[in-house]
Amino acid sequence: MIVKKLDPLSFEKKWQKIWEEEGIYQPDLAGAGKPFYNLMMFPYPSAEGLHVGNMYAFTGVDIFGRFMRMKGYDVFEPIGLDGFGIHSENYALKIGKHPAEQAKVSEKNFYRQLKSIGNGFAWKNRLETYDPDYYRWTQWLFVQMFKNGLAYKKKSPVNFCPSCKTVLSDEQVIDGMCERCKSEVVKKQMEQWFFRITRYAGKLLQNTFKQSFKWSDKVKIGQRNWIGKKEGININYPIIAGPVSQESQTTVDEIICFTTRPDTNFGATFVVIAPEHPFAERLLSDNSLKLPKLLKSHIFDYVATSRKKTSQERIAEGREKTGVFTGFYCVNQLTGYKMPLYISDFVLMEFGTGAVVGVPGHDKRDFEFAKKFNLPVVRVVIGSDNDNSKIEKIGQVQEDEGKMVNSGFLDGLDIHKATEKMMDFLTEKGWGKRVTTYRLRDWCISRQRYWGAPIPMIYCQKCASEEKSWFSAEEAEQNKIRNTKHETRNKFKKQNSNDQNNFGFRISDFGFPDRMAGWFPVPEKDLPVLLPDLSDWKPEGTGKGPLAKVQSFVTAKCPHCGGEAQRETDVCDTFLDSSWYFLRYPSIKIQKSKFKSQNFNSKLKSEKNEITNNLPWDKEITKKWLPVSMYIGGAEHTVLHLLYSRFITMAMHDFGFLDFEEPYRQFYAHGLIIAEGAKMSKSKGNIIGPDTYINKYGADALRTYLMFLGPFDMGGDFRDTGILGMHKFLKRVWKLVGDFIAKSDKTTSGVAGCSKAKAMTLPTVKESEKLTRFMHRAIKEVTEDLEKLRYNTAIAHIMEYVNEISNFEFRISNLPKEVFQNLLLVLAPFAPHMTEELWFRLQQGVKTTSGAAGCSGAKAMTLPMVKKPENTSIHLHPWPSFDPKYLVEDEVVIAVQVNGKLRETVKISNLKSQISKEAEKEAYKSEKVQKYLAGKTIRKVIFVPGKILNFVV
RNA sequence: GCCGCGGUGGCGAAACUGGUAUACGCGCAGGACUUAAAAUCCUGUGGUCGUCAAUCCGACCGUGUGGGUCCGAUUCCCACCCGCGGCACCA
Repeated sequence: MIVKKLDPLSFEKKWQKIWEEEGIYQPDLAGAGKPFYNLMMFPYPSAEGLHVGNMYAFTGVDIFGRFMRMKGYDVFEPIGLDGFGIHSENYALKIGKHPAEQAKVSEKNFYRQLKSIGNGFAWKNRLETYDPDYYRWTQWLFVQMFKNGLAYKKKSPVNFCPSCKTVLSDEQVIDGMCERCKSEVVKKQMEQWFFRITRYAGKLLQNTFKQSFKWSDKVKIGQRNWIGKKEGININYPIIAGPVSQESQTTVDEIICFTTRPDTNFGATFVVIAPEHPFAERLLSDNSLKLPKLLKSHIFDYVATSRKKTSQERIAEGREKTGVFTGFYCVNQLTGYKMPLYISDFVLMEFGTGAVVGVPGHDKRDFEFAKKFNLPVVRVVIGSDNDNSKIEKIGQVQEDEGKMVNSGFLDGLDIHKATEKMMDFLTEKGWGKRVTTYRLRDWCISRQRYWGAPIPMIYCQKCASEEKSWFSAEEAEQNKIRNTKHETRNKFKKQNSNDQNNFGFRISDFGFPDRMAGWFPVPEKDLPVLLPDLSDWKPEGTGKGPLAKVQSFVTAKCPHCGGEAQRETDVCDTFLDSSWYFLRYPSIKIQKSKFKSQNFNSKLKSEKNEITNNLPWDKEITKKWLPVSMYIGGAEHTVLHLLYSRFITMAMHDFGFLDFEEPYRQFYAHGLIIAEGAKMSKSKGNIIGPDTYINKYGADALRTYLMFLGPFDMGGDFRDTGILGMHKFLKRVWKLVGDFIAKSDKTTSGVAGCSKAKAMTLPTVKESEKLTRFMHRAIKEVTEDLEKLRYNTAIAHIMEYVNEISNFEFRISNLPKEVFQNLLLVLAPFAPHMTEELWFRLQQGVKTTSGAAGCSGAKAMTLPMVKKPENTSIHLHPWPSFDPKYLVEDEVVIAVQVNGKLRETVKISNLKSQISKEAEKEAYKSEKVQKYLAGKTIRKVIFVPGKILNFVV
């Protein structure tokens, strides 16, 4: 085979095959001495296949893996597909294909593409989340969560699209409208399963401050903000019927308000509760409150309309405040002031206690509300502008730092000291209790959909009516105590809470689940609960998932009493599938599936199977490989996915299944590749697939180009002009190394027949030394850049090195072999195929027909196809080291400045450059320096050894 | 509004702890080779001005804007403008 120039297609597939056959990227999982778990976020397989954005991420991960492998680590770089879930189902919906069928098509296409990019994947350990051998363990995980009191079911509002008749996730709701059909999304109350992630809020936050937690600040801050810890106080306000008459002074109830600013409490003039607040409900249901009929109907109307409001309507209203007076007052025990009690939908039941104390002088929303309802505004803080006038306009509302006024014992204090003092005071009096709240909500795990792991729970009506629970009474009590720790809302749980009221919700919706009577987990030996093959799998929006229609699926034996019971028909959120996959990868063993003949699930199966203990992971292997050494993924997942997988790992640790509580030693967020200034997306139609580029320039050129685009954590804009440039660079390397191989072959004359041939001269000693120094510096710089994932500058340094070698144009055959070996070695992570091909030829001393490849009209170099002997891959070769002695230059250039302005550079010996006097002496010799110093007095000389000499005149 | 990231030539971008701004590449211009083109190679390439020209010489200006600290600032501090991403009536 004769190859005139670089033709990647002629060898890329070949090497991919050889690598896989020889298993050079398949570490010995049980016996590895220096394990390094190099993990990338697995993709969900869209039908369009990989786009260059995916490839950018995977290549960046792979380069790091290859680098670590060459540094001597046993690198484990697994790959899989996150193919279960709403994304995949929606796509199947769109093209009208069954999700399982589509999954197989996508899988094939994805794996083909993933192979074509030349990553060092451990293919034997791949996994798919829709594989029954995988999701049986996802279900197992659910069961563990339930048994440990971390999974519960309660009614909760969900996004619902009346047109698509489906429940939507928050991400699918854009500005209150359905992502797909653009119709208004409404909130609907539905029974949902939750994971109690809030119980771990404190620990999830706390761990981010640990020294061992080596994530970038950016991501750490993202996690912390999402958890959203707030220290504040819950203040009690007794409710009375009226401010005037003696009789009406009796306390009928109390309202608890959460606030982070109790310092402003002397300025509180009203209290507002959410329409869903239990007291609002009591106003309507409790006749003993003796509410006038008219008022009651006003309240009813307000509560009912605000409950019906769509998010669209809320947005349309903007900040315009609405509300209704309840007829009741709250007593501010601090001042005795009787604050009117209102209901308004700007107060959210989900946050804090669902009740707010209004301080209109120091909160814009409160001010807006006060203006609307003509409530008094009191100033209690003076800001840095010393304005102490009456607050009459929204612009005057003082929300910033300042000093207290009109606040009794707080006067004169700054707001932070006042806050502390007030909290102490209220606590002491028993009027308030310090609390910590979190923004984090419990994780809604259930989906009324088809394409997911069925939630492995069974509900028995009979057991439920007999109050039988999986939990013992003590356990349930324990759970309750633990649950109340971070929550305050259960305060409102009342005895009669199970009575339905006019609005179709129960007070207990905001309280805590009981013992989950009647609910039992599917026994572990019966897992997986296989997803039935359904032709009628489309979502209907009845509030139940498609599985509910399948009688044979729904009917089950009660694990407790053995009677007829019903299976849960919701499936798990995709985030659960992806929350633990990294724990599974290293423990996958190749076996025959036992689900082979059972049903259509066997179609989804590959030949692997679970290991034979009763855990989804092998203890020894997990000990060796986890936590993950390096995790690289997109910034869009830095909040939810990372938080969920941290939570699951922490929980598994606490249940005794793992010995570590944080899953990832290091996390790195890569940037995003955009196209034409916008994120690549189907709707924008700007998806760029890698296939055409790989077929034209090869995977190496695309990989290297993508990495050269800019810093890896910044992403960039894809342009196809750039890839041509990278192709040219690789061609230069190909030619350079090819020339060396050809010309150093003594059997042919390297310059024969070359029109431009110059006399063969040997490089001078000085030139050789210079090149050697350059080589060591290049190795040093590439090494350091790779350690920090600075791929763009690493490539720049390789280019500089290539330029330096190119200077020897006609004498390259006289250069030492290591010059080229090291070039290939440092380039290998970026361009694995080409370097492997050249490495192979270089090691073999491949015979060539003509060495004149460097000349115009050159005759070809022959590249015979010979099977590579084992374990001589460049990718298993040790990374080159550099010798610091070559990094020291004999002569250095010193910049001479006058008053900080560069005027001259002088070249002096390295030794002299370290000494100020010597450098000065040298500088004075320069005419230019003399010119600038003429007639001036030198006041000061600043000297930075080896760098700068600055005269201050 | 809050949080995070960014703003440097025609373009993608370098500059690591304050120390010669624009490395490396793309593009562009000119040249070599060629009948010609492609490919390849070489050279140049921040701006303005130096009362004609100047590839060789010199001056000044230049890292979003305006200030500050310093012998010296892309880098540190203060105030602001613009772009991107996330959250948002969060008490």
